[in-house]
Amino acid sequence: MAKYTMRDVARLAGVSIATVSAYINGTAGVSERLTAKIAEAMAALDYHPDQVARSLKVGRTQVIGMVVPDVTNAFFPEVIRGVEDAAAVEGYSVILCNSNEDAEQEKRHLSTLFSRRVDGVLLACTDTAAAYGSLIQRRFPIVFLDRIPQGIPHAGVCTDNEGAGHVATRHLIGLGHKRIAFVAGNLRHSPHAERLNGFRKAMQEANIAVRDECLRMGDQSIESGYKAGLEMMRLAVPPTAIIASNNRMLLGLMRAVNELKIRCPQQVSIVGFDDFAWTQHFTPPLTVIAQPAHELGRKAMEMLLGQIRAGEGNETKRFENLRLAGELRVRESTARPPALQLVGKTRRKGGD
Amino acid sequence: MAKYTMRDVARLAGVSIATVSAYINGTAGVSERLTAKIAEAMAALDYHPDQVARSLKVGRTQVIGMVVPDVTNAFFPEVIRGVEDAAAVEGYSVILCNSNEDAEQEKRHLSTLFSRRVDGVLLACTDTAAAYGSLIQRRFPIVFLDRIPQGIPHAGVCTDNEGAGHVATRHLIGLGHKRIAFVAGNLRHSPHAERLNGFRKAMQEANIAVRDECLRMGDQSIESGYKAGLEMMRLAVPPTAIIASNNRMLLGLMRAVNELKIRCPQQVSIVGFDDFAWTQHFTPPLTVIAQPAHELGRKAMEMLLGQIRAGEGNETKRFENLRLAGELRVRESTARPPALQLVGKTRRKGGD
DNA sequence: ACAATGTTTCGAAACGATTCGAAACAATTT
DNA sequence: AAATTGTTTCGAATCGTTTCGAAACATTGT
Repeated sequence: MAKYTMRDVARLAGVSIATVSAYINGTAGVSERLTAKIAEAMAALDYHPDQVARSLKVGRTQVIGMVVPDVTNAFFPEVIRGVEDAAAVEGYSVILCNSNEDAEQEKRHLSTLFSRRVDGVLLACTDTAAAYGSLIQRRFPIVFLDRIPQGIPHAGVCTDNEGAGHVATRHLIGLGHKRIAFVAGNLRHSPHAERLNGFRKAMQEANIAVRDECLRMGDQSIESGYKAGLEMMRLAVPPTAIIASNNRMLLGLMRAVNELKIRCPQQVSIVGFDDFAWTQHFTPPLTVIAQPAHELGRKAMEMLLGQIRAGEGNETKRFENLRLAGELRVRESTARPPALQLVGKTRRKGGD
Repeated sequence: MAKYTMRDVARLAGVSIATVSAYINGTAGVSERLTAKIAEAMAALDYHPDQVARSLKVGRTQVIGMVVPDVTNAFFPEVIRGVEDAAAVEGYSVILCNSNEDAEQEKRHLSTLFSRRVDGVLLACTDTAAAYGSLIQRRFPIVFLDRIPQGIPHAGVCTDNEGAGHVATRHLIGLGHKRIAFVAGNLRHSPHAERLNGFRKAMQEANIAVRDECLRMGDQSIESGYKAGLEMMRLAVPPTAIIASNNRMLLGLMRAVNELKIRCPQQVSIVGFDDFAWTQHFTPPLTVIAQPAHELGRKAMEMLLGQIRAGEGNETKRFENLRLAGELRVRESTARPPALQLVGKTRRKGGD
């Protein structure tokens, strides 16, 4: 890298360094004569301004940090795309960090991000603790994404998880299911707690009791979905429908069902969360709640930019919380429960 | 963010700013008395050194850029994990960029990365052109990842794609297949070109002619895999086995096969590339070549660190090329071809 | 022709660290 | 007690920008 500085450009163009700066940033009028000279000099040297020097001076880096528990969870890459798309518009770059579901690592990452003077942080947090309170008090721009912390004022954007849980449940109830099970992820993570709430609410509204043995707490892993599926489908009276609170547990659940040679959806209906390429090519194609992952990322970044730009003042906006609707995509993993399927068939035969 | 500078720490500790720096970086002996005072002052102010100022002075940012065509392709998140793991060890952060398979965007990203004075770049390139030549000549630390450019000296790490294509093909040949098809991705991307080479070589070694209609050039999309699958399985004499050169086309291929009600592996064997959680839970569980994605990322980062550290001198190391072996994971989407299955069964009946 | 006004242009001081070489001090040898 | 050596400490310059205020210049109205 041939490294030229503004000084070199100035010298070559025969102007002062201040003028070059003014030209580049358009901060002051520069005569046509000098404009031409400077442009020429810059081209000749293939000069590119040093952003780190600039950052030091202006106190902004045009970089934000994004920390997620695990990029390897297909939900996050889509979010990242959204974030980048919104970031690119404003000339922002993003430093990506994996916290690996570990509060300690998360803290370390945040700390190095601050040292690097990022202008803000997007955080899918692992920690429920109010470890974030001090950040927010210091008015550091931060917006929470997907996972929302409890008990502190904050800005955040996530799927309307309660609504999504509710919709999924209503879909099953609408099909005639009563023995509906729910395989939750770690309830300390807001999405899973809220999806469970939505489930509970829908069940209550329909006056269906939630049986204890139809509630399983997993840990978001394939393995835990598998175990939950195995256990539940071996019950004396197994559920006729199961909701898996994330895509990994869904996968585990499907494996359990397949292994037990239980037919889906004939014997058990299943709905999961997240929609990826493979979910619709699965056998059977899976009914899921799709999260607006890309949009989630875009909105979060836009909110963060808002905070970054915010002079003082707009306190109201600072703690905005956005919840985007999930979308139920009905495919072939859900159907009427076994008992009703016959009724359904008879009816159709008679009716149509 | 209460922002304190080294000057504040120095003042509070009653020492010079140079001494604080010496203490922090351990560059010179600092007496116990002052050490204590400085540590105390730093703690009192919750001081964290400003990395951007530091970067400006020392000419290193401890940040690298990574540009991939699309994080949304599940292969890359795993690579990213590998990169981050290796980066973290040395205190490096990574700025992630999506080129979106677009040479223009890639160029823009590279350009902003340089402006930000990243210490090096990891690049899964879209462009086959020698647009990278000048970078390399300028000795800018760069290592290519997965996709390797042609015709210029470079450092790179990727899967041994030719070997992988060869292994996949040999697996099918070993099962007795002769009419083997290959659905390639964009051949301008080295992995696909090389996988195809491996396929050709294996076929040649086995003295099996590659039929034209059994070679399809896709574009890495699900759609193209689907189309290729449809077309080939509708041939008068369809192939008895198909290799899909990436995970997306594999998915499309499976859809085509399902739609045509062709049974896999009974009527057609299929092997794909990349191994994710869903591949083994597919119906049938898919035989694939797994790429050592995490390792790929780790090694690439380590090579990059090597280049960054390299004083002048070690020219040999500069253009090192690493090829890591893929691993064939035989599952249930491959079996003996239809004709032989009967023979197989009869034999078994008689023999066992 | 001169003052008043509005543009361009520039010199110099930051931003917050590192680093060089000299100054200050202590310990040792003569 | 002076000279020598080695260790701490510090002042000041520097990295490559931005930005403030003043200087230089051109333009206009009187």
